[in-house]
Amino acid sequence: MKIATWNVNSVRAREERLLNFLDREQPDVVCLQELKVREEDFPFVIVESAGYRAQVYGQKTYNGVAILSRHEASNVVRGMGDDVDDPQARLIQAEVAGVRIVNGYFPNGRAVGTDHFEYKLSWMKRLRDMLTRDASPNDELVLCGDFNVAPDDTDAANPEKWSDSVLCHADARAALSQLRDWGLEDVFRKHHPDGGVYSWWDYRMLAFPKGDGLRIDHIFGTPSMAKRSAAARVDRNERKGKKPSDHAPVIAEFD
DNA sequence: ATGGTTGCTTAGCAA
Repeated sequence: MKIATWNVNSVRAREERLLNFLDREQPDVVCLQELKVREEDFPFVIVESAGYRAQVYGQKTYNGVAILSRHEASNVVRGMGDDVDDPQARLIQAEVAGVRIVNGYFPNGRAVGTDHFEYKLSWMKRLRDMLTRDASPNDELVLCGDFNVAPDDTDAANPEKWSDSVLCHADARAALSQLRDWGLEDVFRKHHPDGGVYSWWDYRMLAFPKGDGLRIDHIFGTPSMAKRSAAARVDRNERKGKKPSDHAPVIAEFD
C-alpha cells in the first residue's frame, strides 16, 4: 500500500501536476492539503479520469483537505467531531482498505505569541483528544499531512535561522510529542534516522535552490502500521520546474 | 533588518 501526502497550495493551480503525479506514482491513497476550493468546485472529473475517488472537505480561498484513493473509501468524517465550532476545513478522515487515514492541514501559527499560534497549539491538542476519544493505538491508523512542525533540528537545513519560528518552536514540538505519545511513530523518520531530508521550501528568497528546507509534511502511523512500513521518500522533483507547490509530496510504502 | 513569491481575488491577506 502506497500512501502519499502533498500540500498542493491550490488544487486548481496544480491540476496538471497532480495528474502527472497520480499517473507516475500510482499511489493507493493521496492526502491533499490547502485545496483552496469549495467542495462543489473541486476537480472531481479530472481526478476520477485518473482512476481515483475523492473525499473532499473544502473551503473557499483557504484551507481544504481531500483524500484520494483508488479503492473505495468508507466512514468519511469531516472535521474533528468535537464540540468546538471551527469553520476552518483542516481535517478529513476515511477508511481505505482496512486502514484509517487521518489527513490534517495543521495551522501554520503565523508568529509565536499571536492568537494564530495559540490556535495552532489548541488544534493539535484537539487532534490528540480526538484520537484518544475515537481511536486506539492498536488500530491500523495513519496520520498524514502538512503538520507545519519540523520535529527536531535535523529536520531543518538551517536550524538556528528557524529556531524561533512557528515551525520549530519548542511549544509546537512539545504539542507534536504529545500527539506522538498517544501512540504514533514518525514513519518517514524510521527510514531516514539522520534527518537532512526536507519537504517544504519557501517560495521567497530562492529557498529551494539554496537548499533552505524544512521537513514539516509527515506520515505518522500506529505501531502496527510503522511495522508494515517498507520505505519512505520525498519527491523533490515535484518542487522543480514550472509552477510547483512550495511543498513536495512525501510518499511511504506499507507491506 | 528588510524583502523576497505565490494564489485567491481583485488590494490585501495568508503562507
